Amino acid sequence: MQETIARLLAVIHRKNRCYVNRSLKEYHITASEVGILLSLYEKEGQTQEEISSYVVIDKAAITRGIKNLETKGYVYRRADEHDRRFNRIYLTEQALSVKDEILTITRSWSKMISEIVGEEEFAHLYATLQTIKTTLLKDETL
Amino acid sequence: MQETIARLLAVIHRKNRCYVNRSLKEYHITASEVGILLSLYEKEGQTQEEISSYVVIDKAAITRGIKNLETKGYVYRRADEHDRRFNRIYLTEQALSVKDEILTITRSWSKMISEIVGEEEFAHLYATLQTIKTTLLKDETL
DNA sequence: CACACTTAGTTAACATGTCAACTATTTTGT
DNA sequence: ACAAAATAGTTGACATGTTAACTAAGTGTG
Repeated sequence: MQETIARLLAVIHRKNRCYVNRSLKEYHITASEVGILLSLYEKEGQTQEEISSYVVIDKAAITRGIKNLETKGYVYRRADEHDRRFNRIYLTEQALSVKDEILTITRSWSKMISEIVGEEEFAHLYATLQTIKTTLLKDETL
Repeated sequence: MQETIARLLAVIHRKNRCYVNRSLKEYHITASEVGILLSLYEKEGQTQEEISSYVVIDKAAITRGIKNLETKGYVYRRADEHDRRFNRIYLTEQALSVKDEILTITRSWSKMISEIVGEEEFAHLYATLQTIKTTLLKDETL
């Protein structure tokens, strides 16, 4: 009954979450909120559904994440003019001011992994995980 | 701002958890409880600390997991005779009766991943993740 | 022996995620 | 145009995990 791949992934994932939470504590930004912010740095004005798809997290969690980010002053929402079902989410100045910090933290984690396994292996791992993710998301039964 | 390794890991991990939760719903066993049970199938009579180390999950979560498993009739605890600080955890008949089912589910997930990336790549991935996990756990600053 | 230290486990507060049921709004099909 | 279906978002219930503060029990040493 050896360690499974699933458990290895879980452990690494949790370590990452702790790392990010600890690193961004002073900004009151949590690991889950980082995902949302990265999505918005990529493209502002996304709807919650779009963000949900991007980060592959349930829309209910996105609703709460956005609410928290709004409370903390990092984002604001505007109803879409043409379709009022959509909430379009925008970044505040405050969010832009921590962008570098957030990118630094996320990159430093990748760097850490890269240093552990080597650059070549890192690229390989990335590709493999991408394949797995894409395939899993295509599978309707999951 | 491409997808990070961290996010890929997170997505795959969450998909796995959903899969396990759904698959074992009829037994009222959750993904987190599976970890504890696997640990006990491996070696019964472990203390909660030992289980915590094995699955690399905080002891607080183990306390609750054991409590739930006990309520559902899968495990029972006995204080260690020589040191009453230790709770030693044992499996019930009911836990043994679902062992095959649980192993089947965990293996089927590994099999799914293996089929996605190929056997050779699977072994490679496993080794890489193991290296990362081991290194991360050694790092005191995490 | 007594007091300080360590260790196992518990608890509360908080952070995350999923699922399912619900509301509000828009689209579609007749 | 209108009822039905689809879509975006919200909410509540539950599942998980971490952190920190706490209790209980054992160790060790002056």
